[in-house]
Amino acid sequence: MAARTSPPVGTPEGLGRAPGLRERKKQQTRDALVQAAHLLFLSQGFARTTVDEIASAVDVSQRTFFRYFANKDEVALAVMAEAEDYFIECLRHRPAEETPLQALRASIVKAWRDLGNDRASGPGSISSALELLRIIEDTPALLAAHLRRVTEQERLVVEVLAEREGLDPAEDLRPVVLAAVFGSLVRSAHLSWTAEQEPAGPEGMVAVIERHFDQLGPALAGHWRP
Amino acid sequence: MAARTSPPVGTPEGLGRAPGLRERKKQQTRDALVQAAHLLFLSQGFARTTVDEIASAVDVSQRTFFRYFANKDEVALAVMAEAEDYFIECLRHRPAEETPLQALRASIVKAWRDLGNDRASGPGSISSALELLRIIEDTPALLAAHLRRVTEQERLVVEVLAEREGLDPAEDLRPVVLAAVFGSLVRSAHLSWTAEQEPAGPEGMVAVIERHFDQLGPALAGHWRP
DNA sequence: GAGATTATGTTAGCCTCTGACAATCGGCAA
DNA sequence: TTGCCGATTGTCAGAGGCTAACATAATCTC
Repeated sequence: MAARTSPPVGTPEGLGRAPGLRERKKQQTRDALVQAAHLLFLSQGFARTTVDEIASAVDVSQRTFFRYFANKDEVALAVMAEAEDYFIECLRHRPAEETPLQALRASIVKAWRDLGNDRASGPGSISSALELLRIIEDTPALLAAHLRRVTEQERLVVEVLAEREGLDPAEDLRPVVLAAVFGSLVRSAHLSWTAEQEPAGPEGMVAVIERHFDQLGPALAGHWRP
Repeated sequence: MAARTSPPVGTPEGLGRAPGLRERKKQQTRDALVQAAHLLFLSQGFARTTVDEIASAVDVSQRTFFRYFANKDEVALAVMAEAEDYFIECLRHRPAEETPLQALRASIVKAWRDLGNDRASGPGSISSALELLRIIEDTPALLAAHLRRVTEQERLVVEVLAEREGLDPAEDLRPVVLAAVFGSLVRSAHLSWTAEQEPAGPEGMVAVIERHFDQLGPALAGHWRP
């Protein structure tokens, strides 16, 4: 959550003064590590890539790698983490008239679309994120770490939702429940997208997500059989 | 998913002939490992317990430990895994008249209640499971592994649901969506139970779960503000 | 009881991750 | 510029998770 490649679209982060050489170098190293790691993961898989390889691809010591990332998982999840942060930002700016569920749906769709438009390629790009998502889904260790991250993000969603509606999340279970439902909906959309031959790219993902949302009502409806 | 302490309540598993000495010994070793691990985790925490400690507490080599459990996580999640299997069994036996959502709710409540009644204490007991749940929730590595297991269990739920209703899960998204919603509901119930001073024991857990289910409708309802 | 299976122990080693200390680099002021 | 201070990095050493390979010992089957 510390330093990021480039400020997510729409976030006012260009305020701080010029960062200074030291900061810039750190950012460079971090970016280089992420990119090198992704290339290696993509070509050889996550498990068969050692931290030493990543570090020496960027010409830093292994020790330095671990000063940037707490563990090997983190470097793989870095891009996704950024996307998730942007989603939260979107949610914060949804108009108050929207239903909580509507706001969530609109935010996630907007997040994927914006990231798709603004950063079509390059490191930290949307396509990297999507490629990574594939790797994550079929690397047990990564999937586990990712799921944990997601549930932490859910806690944030609860806060935003509660504040939006002026509720105390400790008293009212609705934000908690809705956040949980939303999270699982998105995840099962990811799963579909990864598994099936969905149209690739952010638009494909958006389509899958919309389809899942549309099934929420029917799924909860009484009986399924006609 | 291989060998289990004792057949979960209600499962017809006493069919296979007498297991033979070899099998029995394996079972003993496995149980002993689980129990030793739990005691150590409870007293010193998960991270500060080494596999060597667990192994030598049972007087086997480290290598043998890893032949029973793929990794340190697995021995911690063993009891929970058993409970989850039993839940699936319950779901399979729900009457067809019930709504899918009703069936899920009834199954999870029944699962906790039965396990609470039948195995009040001892290794693999319900209280062990609940104690473990606490440890899981605040040990990041374990939580991650647990979440991954849960999502795999969700896949099973999808199958059972689809079969129950005679649907093809590849075509119809409703089972997938409902399983996801259900999973997240249960998880956020676990979270509440762990975090707050809910009445301990299985009955407390059941109460929390029911409360969460009751909020599903309201959470999805249009606007929350009156 | 002999031979085939299977579980266990031993050893050696890779890899992830951390602590400790020394060397180096950037920021800043005299 | 120079020199100091704090931050970043490298090096070294080591604990701990996990696996391959081979040897040994136990159980099972006939």
